[in-house]
Amino acid sequence: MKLQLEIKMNEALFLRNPQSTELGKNILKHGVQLIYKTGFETFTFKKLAEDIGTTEAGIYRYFENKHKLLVYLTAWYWGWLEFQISFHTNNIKDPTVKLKRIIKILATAVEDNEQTSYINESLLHQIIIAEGSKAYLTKQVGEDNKQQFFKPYKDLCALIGNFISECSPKYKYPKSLASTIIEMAHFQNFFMNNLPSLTDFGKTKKESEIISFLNDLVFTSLKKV
Amino acid sequence: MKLQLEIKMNEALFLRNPQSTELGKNILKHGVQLIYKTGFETFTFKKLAEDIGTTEAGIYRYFENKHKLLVYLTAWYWGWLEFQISFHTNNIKDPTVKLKRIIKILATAVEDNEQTSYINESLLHQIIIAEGSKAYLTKQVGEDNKQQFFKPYKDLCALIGNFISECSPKYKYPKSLASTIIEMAHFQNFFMNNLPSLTDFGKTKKESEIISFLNDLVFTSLKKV
DNA sequence: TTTAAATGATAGTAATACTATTATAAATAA
DNA sequence: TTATTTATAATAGTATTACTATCATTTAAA
Repeated sequence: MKLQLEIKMNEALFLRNPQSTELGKNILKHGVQLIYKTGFETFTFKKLAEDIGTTEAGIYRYFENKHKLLVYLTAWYWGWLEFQISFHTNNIKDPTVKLKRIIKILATAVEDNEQTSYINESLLHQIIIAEGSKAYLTKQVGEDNKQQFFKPYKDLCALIGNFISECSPKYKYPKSLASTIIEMAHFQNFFMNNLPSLTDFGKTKKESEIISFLNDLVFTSLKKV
Repeated sequence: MKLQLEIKMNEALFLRNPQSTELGKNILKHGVQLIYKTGFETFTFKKLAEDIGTTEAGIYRYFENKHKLLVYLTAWYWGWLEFQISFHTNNIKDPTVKLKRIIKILATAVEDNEQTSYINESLLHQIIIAEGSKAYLTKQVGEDNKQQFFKPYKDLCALIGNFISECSPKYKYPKSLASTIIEMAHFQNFFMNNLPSLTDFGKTKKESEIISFLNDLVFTSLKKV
């Protein structure tokens, strides 16, 4: 049995559900590939249409504009990641072990043996690292937030924050520490590969070192209390 | 005596030095105002030209494109901030006290009583919070880095990393902790004001809480060693 | 089999991101 | 002081981007 994971997406993110049609799935699939390849700034719906073999107008029937597509992809990613986390930390009772596992998942490049869907999670992970913050670093962040576009991200953050509180009920900044871990799992990776002098991992460029750094950061903060 | 601070900028960032002429200074001044007001995505040289009362072509004589202007402004900001830090932590010997002071400077909104120059540092600080990462989150980051565009940022990070090492010579991640502090001083501020559930400061929205969080994060990490 | 839904093909517009040219004004050097 | 460089203004023009609109055709559902 091959099961297809379909993540339920906020309807306000699209005009027509891309997960429901072939063209829609192609938009997601090739969209991920093209954003990964060219970067979000130079990515256009015209180029995407050419890639897929459809027309620009065809893509506009699914997404209002490329910002919405980016927000869609990030929301999809965070939803998918929360599923990955709950899957891989199921049965674990000790919140410390659980947190460690989460940090590892956050900071580890996704292998693409998965083939869960038309979305290449490995490429998407790279997109989130390099472009993810652009989803909310805009003037419309308030509007977008009102429409719940960032709910998957906030849910994940809340989840991690809760494990932090379980570990150390007296720790005063569980949510901020959670968002710090999430952001830094990505930023340290970007820095390591692109601006290595901003990190201590420039020589080896190993994810395992980012994981060690984050573990150190989190567990010294929590043990103290 | 009123002294005008002129920050020496990387020549590859501009076509004509904006600090050397009236129009150039106006581009910086109104550029900051307009990016602050409209956000970087909707900011254009045409609108800026209208604001200043000059022409689009006039602005292109100074900056190749708006990305270069953003990189210029971020580089200016980090250079300026390093000056602020060395000014305000001069004479302090204790590296712990020094670090605390730095964290405070990083996380505190700039007051604009300064009027050091044609650049409104207070608005620029807000721009860096919301748009700063876009300076390096691009496909050209490698190219830009080769041209030393991020040197002021990296210098500041190295400076803070050194103080961290002074505090705790055995701590293994001084640079990563430094970049984490810098990024989080800004991100936690952005989150607090725009996506408050990602932080623990949503109710009060006080910078002082971000400072406490960062102090806790840093000094538990360092005391342990 | 009828009807609705999705797609393809084509066209068109306003704004963006530039480049080029020429005239004029202001600053500097001879 | 005049000659000359330098900076700016005014204008024009192009390719690309970011859309919207229309209508014919194919595909799928009732």
